[in-house]
Amino acid sequence: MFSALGEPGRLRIVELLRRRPHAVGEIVERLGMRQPQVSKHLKVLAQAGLVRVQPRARHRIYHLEATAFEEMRDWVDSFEELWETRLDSLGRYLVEQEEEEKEP
Amino acid sequence: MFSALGEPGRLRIVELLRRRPHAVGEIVERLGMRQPQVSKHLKVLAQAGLVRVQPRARHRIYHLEATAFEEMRDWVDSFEELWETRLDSLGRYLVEQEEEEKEP
DNA sequence: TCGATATATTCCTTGACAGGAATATGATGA
DNA sequence: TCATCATATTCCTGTCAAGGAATATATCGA
Repeated sequence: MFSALGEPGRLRIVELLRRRPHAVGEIVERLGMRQPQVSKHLKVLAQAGLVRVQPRARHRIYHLEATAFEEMRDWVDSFEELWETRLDSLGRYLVEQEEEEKEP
Repeated sequence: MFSALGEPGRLRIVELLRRRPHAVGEIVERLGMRQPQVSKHLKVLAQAGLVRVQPRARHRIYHLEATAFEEMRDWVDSFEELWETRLDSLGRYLVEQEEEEKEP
């Protein structure tokens, strides 16, 4: 997931899809990218579980996949406890180090 | 930030630092990676703003940088509104498409 | 100051991946 | 069925980044 979002073009696509679902051609127009690259990027995003496709006549409508973003949110949220006590954490570690040096 | 986390080795380092700050040598030991690669990865993570370093005697203690993760959290959170109404969003779009086809 | 330890940097090689151009696939409407 | 539109795939090439080995830098203790 992170490596998929790490590519600037793909992040732009995600930011676009965030507003509403888009067909491939719309993405091409809006972002000024070439159609094959857009398709390739969408493939990567789909494999990462970040987008899903919905066929609609001859168009293929891509939209964000909620599950993936919920997963990301959970991951990031699990860090929250850390910076609430971040100074304590570093401080505690340093003290531990000092102790070890005193009595090896 | 995303591309920094997109590298598996670096993600492992972040997961390790999440427990508590670590010196470079400790990371090398714990993760079984080679020291130069760890230093390089830490450099990338630092440039992405994800970690900071704290010199301590001859050791360099790396720890996660809270700001970066708060930023990530804000970004992910800003998507939350979307899947609350995700079906509505897709449905609304499809209806719009139908309308356009009827009266071009 | 010197030796030792901890970490960072450089150089090199290799593999992965993004972009471009051309083409293939697939679905639709006449 | 055929022509066409929308999208996907392939092939090629260049670039960039990761890993390995060797070395440089820095900091401390004696």
